[in-house]
Formats: sequence, C-alpha cells, structure tokens
Amino acid sequence: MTDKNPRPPDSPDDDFTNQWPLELSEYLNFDDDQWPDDYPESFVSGHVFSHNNQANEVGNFGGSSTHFEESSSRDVGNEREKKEVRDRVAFKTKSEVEILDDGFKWRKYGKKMVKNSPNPRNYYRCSVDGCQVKKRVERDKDDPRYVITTYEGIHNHQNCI
DNA sequence: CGTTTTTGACCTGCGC
DNA sequence: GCGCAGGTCAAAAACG
Repeated sequence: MTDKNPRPPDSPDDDFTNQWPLELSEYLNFDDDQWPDDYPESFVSGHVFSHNNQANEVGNFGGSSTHFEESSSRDVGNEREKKEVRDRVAFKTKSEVEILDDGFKWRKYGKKMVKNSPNPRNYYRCSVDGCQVKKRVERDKDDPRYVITTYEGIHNHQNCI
C-alpha cells in the first residue's frame, strides 16, 4: 500500500463500487433481508465464468465487465451509524481457491466450522488502516468447486488498487 | 523486522 | 437459565 489517506478531503460518499477487478457469477444484495434458509441454486446462474484461476496467479482475472450499482449504500450520510447498515453482498464464484484476489489486501482473522457445511468458513478483514471491511469466504456444501464470498462493509480507500 | 497466519478460547444472540 | 451457533480476538508461529 502506498496511500494511507483516511479519506478524501471531501465527498465521503464516493462511488467506489462500480467495477470490480474480477468477474463474478452472481451477486446478491442484502439490505434488510437475510439469507434464505438454504442457498437456493436460484442465484447459481447455471454457468459462471469458466476462468482458469487454478491455484495461483490470480492478480488479474483478465477482464472486468461485471459492474453493478449498489442499492443501499450512500444515503445521505445519515443512516450510517445504525447498527448493521453495512452492505452485505454475497458472491458465488466458481473457483478452486477461496483466496480470490479482488485487489484488496485481506487479513484472515478467524476460521469457523459451520454446521450447515462440512467445510470451514474463513473470515477476512481489510488490512488497510481505516478500512473495516470484512469478507466471509465459504465453500459451497453442494458444489465444493464453488466459493461463496460475502463482502460486508465499504472500503474507505478507493486508491488502494 | 513487520506482517500475516493459525488455532483455541471467549463473547454474544437466540431458542427452548 | 442453559445450550447451540456464529462471530471475534488474541498469542504464538511462520513467512517475506
């Protein structure tokens, strides 16, 4: 990292999420809703990008076209100190590794075994100072080749990448 | 040397 | 009130 700026001098509500360095199969936006009882394959768009992100060298996935707009992200700088107004976005990506490099530096801070899945769940957190974004990575219990990444929070640094 | 990883323990919320 | 599940922190070790 090079910059350590806590935030731009102005416009704290910047559109940081507009273009991700990697493609995703499907993205879920959760505002007040929560995950369904089960992970319905509804959001498993049948086929996803069949990238060959095998085990290493993931820096660049080759292209970025999957851009989406947030729904409840920037309100007016009002409802930000609620409780869990953090944006929760879940992504289901087809990859053999859960260490998908999205351009940010993540530091693993915990691992837990969920009962709903025979696979453990990893908890990551942005290592950037000031950024309290959290990431949850879990493997699909039905399709071990699929990885469900849940992003929580918004990055305060848009100049990190 | 600094940072990250790792594992266990601890805490909290919810259900019963 | 206790138990379960999930989530987080912390100390030590590993790694660059």
